[in-house]
Amino acid sequence: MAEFSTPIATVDVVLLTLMSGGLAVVLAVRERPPFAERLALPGGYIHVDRDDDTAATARRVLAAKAGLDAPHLEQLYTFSGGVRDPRGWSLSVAYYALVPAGRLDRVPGLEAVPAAPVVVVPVDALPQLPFDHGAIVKAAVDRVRSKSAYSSLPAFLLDGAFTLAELQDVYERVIGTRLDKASFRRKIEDQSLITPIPGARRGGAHRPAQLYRLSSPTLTSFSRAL
Amino acid sequence: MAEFSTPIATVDVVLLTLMSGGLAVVLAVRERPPFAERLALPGGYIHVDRDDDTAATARRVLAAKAGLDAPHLEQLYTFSGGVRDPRGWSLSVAYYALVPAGRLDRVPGLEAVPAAPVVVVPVDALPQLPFDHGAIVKAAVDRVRSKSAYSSLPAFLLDGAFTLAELQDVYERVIGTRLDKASFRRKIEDQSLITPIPGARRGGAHRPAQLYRLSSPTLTSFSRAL
DNA sequence: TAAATAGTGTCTATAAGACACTATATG
DNA sequence: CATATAGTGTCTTATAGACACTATTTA
Repeated sequence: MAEFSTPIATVDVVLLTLMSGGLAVVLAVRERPPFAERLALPGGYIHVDRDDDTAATARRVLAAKAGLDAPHLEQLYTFSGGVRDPRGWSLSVAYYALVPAGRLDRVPGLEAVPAAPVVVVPVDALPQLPFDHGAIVKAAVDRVRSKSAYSSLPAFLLDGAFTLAELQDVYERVIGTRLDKASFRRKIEDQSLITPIPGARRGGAHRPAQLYRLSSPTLTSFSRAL
Repeated sequence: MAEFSTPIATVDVVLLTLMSGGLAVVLAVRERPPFAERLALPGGYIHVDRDDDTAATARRVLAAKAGLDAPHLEQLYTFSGGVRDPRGWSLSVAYYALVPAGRLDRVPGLEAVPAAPVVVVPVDALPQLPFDHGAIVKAAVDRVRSKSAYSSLPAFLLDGAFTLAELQDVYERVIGTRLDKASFRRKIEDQSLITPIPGARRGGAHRPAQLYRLSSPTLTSFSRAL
């Protein structure tokens, strides 16, 4: 065992979703000091008797604060040091998670109600956050934007079935640039990233669109940029 | 403060260098239980009174075990759980570091002398390692290989001045494939990754080669693959 | 048949791979 | 001048971007 004092060990989660404008992060009102009542990333201590590993801590935090059960979750980076937390030398293993907007709406008590336990804030209009949570959110957004250029990551912001136009729109909102329709479709289809759902189509007063699902339920990378 | 027990918090470092065959990792003989006398990654407890953050822990470990002062160092991943260390629930923030082979030769007591404190082992011929250190080395090698396809990372395995042929050779040994000379030179020069050292040339019984150095002392990424 | 969105064909620009060529040093 | 390595020119191939075109639905 360690004969000297050990860092405070926590896990923080950057839960991202897509709002009209673009990426948004879910923040929780802190129930305890330090920074009680302030908005911050959902997080918590690692419980060595309950959590198999830090990913389990992250899933437990997400279940408790946002009622989510299995969003796409990846480890981001471990932030550490003596000055980031007023309680002392601390270490936070940060994770990011992506969830379709629809799954958040079904969580009770959501949206920007004053004093609600949880709010969704666009990442380009973040308030000042306690600890180094501002830097953690920025790191998560940078990571998601860069991985989006060459992987299926943005698809985890959509529910099971989607049209190619919807998928392109999600990519565009995540990375913040417009993409050419023909190039996007070639790319996505050549990589067999998605599979058409036979017979499933979505329409309006126009030609109906084929519905697709991800070919693999897990993250898939492809070779070149979009 | 935490009212419950807290994980063991350590830092482990995957120190990589280039041997004739390819990438090699520096392993240290463990001085203490568990696994005393066994080869493992150099590592140590986080000292909250001495280390500013986990990167400082990693630098302290490298200085103590390999006498290195400022190699290229990046955080890799945080490994955690109740079963990876017989002492109990533990969390290891893993880093990887790259160092030119020449700087290791100057460290006293190195090379594969039996019972030496430190040995260099090719990553493709690793012995069984204690804890989950085998998985940590594999993760580091994967990360270095994939970043090498689009960044200046392999250059940190070379000392200050090098020829383009030497640089290409390092890239080839790291990623394990042959590269076309003309394409490689176009790529590296177009990205302004390196700067010629005026007047500096290296020769033999043939046309001498221009010597270069990295344009930026820090890691630089470029847009497309090699 | 107008409107709207789905989906395709094709030209161009860029960059990587292949590979042969020229350049310049030593012995 | 033979040899060895440095360094370049250029053809081919793959692919992203631009953009116009065709297809299919409802009202």
